[in-house]
Amino acid sequence: MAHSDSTAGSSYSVSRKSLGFDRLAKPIQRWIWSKGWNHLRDIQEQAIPALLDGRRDLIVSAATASGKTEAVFLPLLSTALEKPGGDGFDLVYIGPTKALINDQFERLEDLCATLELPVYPWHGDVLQSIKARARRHPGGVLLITPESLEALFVLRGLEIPALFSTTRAVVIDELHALLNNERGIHLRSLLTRLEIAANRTIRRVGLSATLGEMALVRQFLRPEAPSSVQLLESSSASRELQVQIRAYVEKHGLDNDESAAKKSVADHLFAHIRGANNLVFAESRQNVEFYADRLRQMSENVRIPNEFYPHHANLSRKSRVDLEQHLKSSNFVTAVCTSTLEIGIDIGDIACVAQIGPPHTVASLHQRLGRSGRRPGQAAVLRMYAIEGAVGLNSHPLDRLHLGLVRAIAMVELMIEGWSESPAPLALHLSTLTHQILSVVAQNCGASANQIFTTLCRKGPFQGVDTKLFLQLLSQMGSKDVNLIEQSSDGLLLLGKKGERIVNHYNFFAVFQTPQEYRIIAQGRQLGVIPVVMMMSEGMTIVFSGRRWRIKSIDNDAKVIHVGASVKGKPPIFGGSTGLIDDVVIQRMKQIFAGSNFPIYLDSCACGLLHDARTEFRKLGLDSSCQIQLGSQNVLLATWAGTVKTATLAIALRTCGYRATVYDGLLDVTRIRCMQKFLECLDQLGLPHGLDEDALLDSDLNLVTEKFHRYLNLDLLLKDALSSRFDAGALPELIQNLHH
DNA sequence: GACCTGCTGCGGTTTG
Repeated sequence: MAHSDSTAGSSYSVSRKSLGFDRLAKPIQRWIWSKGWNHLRDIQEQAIPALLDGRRDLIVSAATASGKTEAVFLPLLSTALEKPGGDGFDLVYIGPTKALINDQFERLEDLCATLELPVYPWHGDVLQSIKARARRHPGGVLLITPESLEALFVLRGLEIPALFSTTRAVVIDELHALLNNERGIHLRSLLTRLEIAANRTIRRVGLSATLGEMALVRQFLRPEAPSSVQLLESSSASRELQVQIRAYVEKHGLDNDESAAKKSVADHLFAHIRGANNLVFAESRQNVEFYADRLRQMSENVRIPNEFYPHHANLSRKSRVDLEQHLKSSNFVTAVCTSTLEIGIDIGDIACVAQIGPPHTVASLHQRLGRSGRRPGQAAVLRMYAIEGAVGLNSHPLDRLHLGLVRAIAMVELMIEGWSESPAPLALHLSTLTHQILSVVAQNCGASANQIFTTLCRKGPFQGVDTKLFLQLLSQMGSKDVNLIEQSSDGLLLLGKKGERIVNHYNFFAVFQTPQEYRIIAQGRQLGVIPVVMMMSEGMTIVFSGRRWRIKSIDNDAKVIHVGASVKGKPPIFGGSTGLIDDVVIQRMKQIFAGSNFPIYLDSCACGLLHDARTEFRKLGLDSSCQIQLGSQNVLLATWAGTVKTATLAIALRTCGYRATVYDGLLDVTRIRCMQKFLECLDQLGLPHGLDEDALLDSDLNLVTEKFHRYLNLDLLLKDALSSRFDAGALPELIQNLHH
């Protein structure tokens, strides 16, 4: 599929200049021949010698559908053919989604059949008979999710050494999707445990379209030897980019159902993107439903076929797969979506990517744009829409700064420069460590504390955890009321009663949390699911799956909602948490405020708002000061730092009795009764260890945010939060900078 | 003021 553009006129032969082709095993050369490829892609020419000659770990960075998968599988399969290794999987491919594994299976099936190598897909939807065959006759390629690999460790721990004894390489697809989250830590732990079980180093190959600072990505892939990781980037990447940022002013308050600005955005989309395949990223499921419904209505009003369909994780699998197929087979389809369509399977040619509101990371902007303009000679098109509140005499100064628009500009600039966010520095990840301790104990039917510490903390990804903290965690897990583990008379750690119950439930294998949900059903057909947190009542009307419904009945025991068609309704609220904006993005925002240049990609409304924002920036004095008095008890602090650092200062001030609200690089502090005392408090917080961590325990902060947090005590929860969600070490410098 | 991702074994019934 990646090569469909080169199959026309299949009488071509592979160019004699291709050195890579000559080095592949003969059956693979014949397969390439039979496909009619007339050349190997740039990234493939680079990857073939790198994988055949060396033994180094490798990162392959190239655009979606550039032939990355073939770039690594053709040479890796060549070595598997030429030097058969015996029983065990030759190659392991790790994919973050089931859909991607199914897709790769279809691409590899035909190639592996001609090579007489087995290829086994392995995830929750794969038939047990196929898994049983893979266990009986391990060999060839295993395509598996991190969670299914986890299940193998827990349920077949004793078979692991044999299954992976001959594995030459682990290929990790969509590496960027696993960099900055608990799932990525989980995978790194599994990779270490795989090497320990096989008793040797197994080569790691990471694939991605967009990656941040490479030094940190290398460290993620091979923490003990980051500099040995080789990096391959496609040189044929550069292509034309067309970008516009349009701004709209909301006159009647934001987030209103009758939002005139949202309707204007829909009008513009309707007028300009119909007649081609497009992706519209709307930033929340609620907005996805709003725009999909609005655009469908507009089509019906003028009696033309609807081209707009919603896509997000709460919609039924069938409606999502139908839309993905529709995108591949038709030329007149627009998906209004969340990040569901950001990664994963090939969805064909996309004419334009629209982004309503700034995204939360530059990395995802890269990834989204990578979905458009992939045909040679075709430009990538990005349309960004910024909705800003109207400003009046009584508006808050923060509203006059138009932070959303300025962030959108900062992110577009950084994206054009090729920058993106890096993996977070070492956090403790105590929830995931708790999970992995249970898993190692289950895998080995009991393990010593020393063995677990070596596996997970010395060699694995939990290197921020020292012996003392590790023992504190073990003792918490073994405490009477928690009872996840217990110690036998000879010192071996075993699963406790509670631990046994948790590990033996299929819900154990994933490290991430998922909310409880109601299924929503119309005439016997499931439309999707809605989180339990959403308040629902009979007779209520909603917009869901791009249509309008009335709730007929709610069954709280079965967690089912029955609906019938309606003419009214508004999108449900799905809930969620706040995003984390990087320091670099905020610093760029400050430069934009202080600058005078108007980027050519702004429309006239956006230019006007940027001008107003800069005027307000200077009027407030933010160009020369970081402490602005807004009222008798109200000060604006300009940290010009990202969410983690700014939120840390906010929390620190709360422990001193102040109230502080976090904005992009700015902190709105209220309840300041005495300015002198406030300044003294800031100085105190700016000293090394000036933050009273115990005082955090008294604040109403929610520390239970991850799946296994519920088994930890307050002390452990606080340590975990301070290592990830806060950055106490940054306070002295942050507060020092406030004096400039 | 957000989004996404994953999942085993077994018991019962039907079919060849």
